[in-house]
Amino acid sequence: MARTRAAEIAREATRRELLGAALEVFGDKGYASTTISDIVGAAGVTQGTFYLYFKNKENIFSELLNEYRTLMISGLLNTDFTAVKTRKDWLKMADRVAVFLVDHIETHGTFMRLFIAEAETIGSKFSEESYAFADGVIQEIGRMLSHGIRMGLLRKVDVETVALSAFGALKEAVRQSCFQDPSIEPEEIIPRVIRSLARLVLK
Amino acid sequence: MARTRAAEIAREATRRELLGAALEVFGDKGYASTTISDIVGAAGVTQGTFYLYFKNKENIFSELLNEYRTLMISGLLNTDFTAVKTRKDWLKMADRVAVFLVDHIETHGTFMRLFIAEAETIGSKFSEESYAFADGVIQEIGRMLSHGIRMGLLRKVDVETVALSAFGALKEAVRQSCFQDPSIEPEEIIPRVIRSLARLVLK
Amino acid sequence: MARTRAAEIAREATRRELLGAALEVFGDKGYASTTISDIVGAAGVTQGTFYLYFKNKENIFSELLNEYRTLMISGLLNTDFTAVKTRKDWLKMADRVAVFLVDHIETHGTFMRLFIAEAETIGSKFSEESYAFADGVIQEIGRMLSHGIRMGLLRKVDVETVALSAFGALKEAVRQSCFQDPSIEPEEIIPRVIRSLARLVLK
Amino acid sequence: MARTRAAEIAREATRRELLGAALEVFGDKGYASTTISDIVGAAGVTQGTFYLYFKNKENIFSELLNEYRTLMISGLLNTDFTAVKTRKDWLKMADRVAVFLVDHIETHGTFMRLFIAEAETIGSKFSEESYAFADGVIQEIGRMLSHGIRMGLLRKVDVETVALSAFGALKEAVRQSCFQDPSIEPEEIIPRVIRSLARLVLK
DNA sequence: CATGAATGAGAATTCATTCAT
DNA sequence: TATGAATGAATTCTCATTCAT
Repeated sequence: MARTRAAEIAREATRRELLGAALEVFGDKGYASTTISDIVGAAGVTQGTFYLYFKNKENIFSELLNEYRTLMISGLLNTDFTAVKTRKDWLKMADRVAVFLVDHIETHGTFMRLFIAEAETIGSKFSEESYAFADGVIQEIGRMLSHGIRMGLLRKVDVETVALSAFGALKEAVRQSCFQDPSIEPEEIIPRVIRSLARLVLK
Repeated sequence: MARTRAAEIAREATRRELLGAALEVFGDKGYASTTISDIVGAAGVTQGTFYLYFKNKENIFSELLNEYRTLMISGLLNTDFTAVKTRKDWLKMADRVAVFLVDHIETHGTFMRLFIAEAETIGSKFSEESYAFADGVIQEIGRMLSHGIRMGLLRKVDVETVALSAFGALKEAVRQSCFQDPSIEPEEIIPRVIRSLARLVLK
Repeated sequence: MARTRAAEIAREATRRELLGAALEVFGDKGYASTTISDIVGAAGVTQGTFYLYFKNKENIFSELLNEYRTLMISGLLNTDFTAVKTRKDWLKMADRVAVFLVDHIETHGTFMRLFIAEAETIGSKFSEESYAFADGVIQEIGRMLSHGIRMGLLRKVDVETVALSAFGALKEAVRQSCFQDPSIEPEEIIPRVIRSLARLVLK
Repeated sequence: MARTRAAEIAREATRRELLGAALEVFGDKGYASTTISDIVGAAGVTQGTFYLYFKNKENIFSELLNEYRTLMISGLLNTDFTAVKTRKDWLKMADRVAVFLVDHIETHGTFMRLFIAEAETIGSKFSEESYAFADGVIQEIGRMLSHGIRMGLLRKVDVETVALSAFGALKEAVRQSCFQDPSIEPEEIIPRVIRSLARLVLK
């Protein structure tokens, strides 16, 4: 009985070990090229153990994505844009978003990379999930813009396309600074891009 | 030494057959999930034949990308923005670009999809090539913006970030309309996005 | 040394639980496809526990067969054919055997099925046991026939082959009505087969 | 072109090699315990080759059964019982059937064994096929009996149950002489069983 | 040039069994 | 006595690649 407690802890520890190892390896080699053997190797357990915790590669990846989504969404919801009343507020909020994003990249960069990569991968089993997430973010940006317009701060832009554009712009900035060119630092480019966009829509 | 003319033509025909089949299958199942067997099956030849023309999967994919890059670059170079002198010219050019892009998607959508997908795929052997291409396009957009600013038509934006943003925005629009949501038509969303962006930077 | 009474009872209970679960699962999926995990799952205990009671799958199956053999033999010995003196006695005895068999199928059908299946399975570790059992039954039938002939009730048949045939006939009837065709009821076909055979050998 | 012919022959040879090896190994270890590795080892090819010819173990076994069924049925249809007019004819036919069966066992004993074993195996994917075959044989025996009764040669037995019994009897005789007791020769027991049965039903 | 049979190196998955608690 | 996490060997199946014809 007391045994159960210890076993539960051990179980959870192994599970975290596997998830951590999977995140690392997926981030390194990508979903398709990663093998179960890679994951268990990195986690320091044997093949059989993997199947005590996850049904297959798809399953462990799915769990990783879920975890990230929860994390990201709760982070985004913290941005309260309803308090934005002046041009200064708007620019400040843009800066706050930039800081959040840069921070986020530092702590959850690998997650982010996986998310973006799978969204783009042809035939991926996870595109649906990734799409839904992207749509959520775009709508949030749209709400920010609509609020700014209502407040008389912003130009009367086509909210839908501008929100979509902003999302694409951010993704591209993240991609360039994180995945592509190691000489471009996220903390340098992300705030610049966000400020650029924030100013473009300002009256 | 001198191969007969007929043989050369036959050889080229088989090669095209294989490239065409590969484009189709890659576009359908993605690079990673596509097997040589899929390709030769679609091309109507046998396994052995494949290796008479290409070293391996990586090789044939590389050739496809090269072909597309040539095509795309020659298309872009047609856009002569030096003639842009007035606000009207600028907006007209934006529309022309939109038309080109929509057209391009229709004729080379599969190519485009592969290109974008591989650029994003972690561990892809083709990221370098895709990155170089993206950089080329971003720089071209940057030149357009610089020209517009020099002409006194556009706001004095941070050219680098705005070019990057515009590229990201377009990619996102393409992604949504072509790969993700079948209810969104490229010919509807692409022009809207481009016009939005074009107007945002206008004085 | 002296295990407490309570512990002994608990031990026996778990053992019965496992045997019962094993019978059920074996009857359902067959010996080869049944896993230890299936058995402990059905018994509501854990993997480790299994090995406290049985050496392996072979061992628990063997114990099941032993149990059944004891049961079946004691049932068969109840049939006292020495009292058979007239044609009527003979037919009555046949009916009694039929009733016993139908009854037996109802209560121990799963056992029976396993027994028959393993006897037929190539490479089974239990064929010896099953064969011995079959031989016992055939000899018992042979004794019945010999008695009938001695009494002048039956035709002078080749006892050995007819006994073997009768056994085969019964097995086939059981197989058809229990394992194969759910529309054939044992209580309908078994008595008919037995009566047919009983009459065929009668003078 | 001429190549195709040679390839076709090679292909067929390998296929036969695999089927032959499979029959041998299945007959030796039984369906469940046989691995693909066993089969390819016996056939002298590699694992991959197996999958060029058969989808999986189930598939190759199925093909074996089909082949046997064809063989067996064509053999049985040769027995023309309509010519049976006298008691002597009837007994002669019984002898002919016995000879056929003994012969059949010699040449196709392994097939037979597999067929019988799978019919009895719980959860077998081939029970349906085996059942259908058994039913076919039982009906054929039934037709023989009906004919004999119509001719006035046989007692008015319950044809259905006697046919079923005869089938069971034969199966048991085959089982004992072929699979179980190596001291019992099929050519000794099979004719005896058949003659016993043939006489029992005679008027 | 083209064929297509064969290879063999992995990858995924299952499962009996052990062992520390 | 019971637990259940962990093991690792065994098995199925896939696929890029080679090579004799």
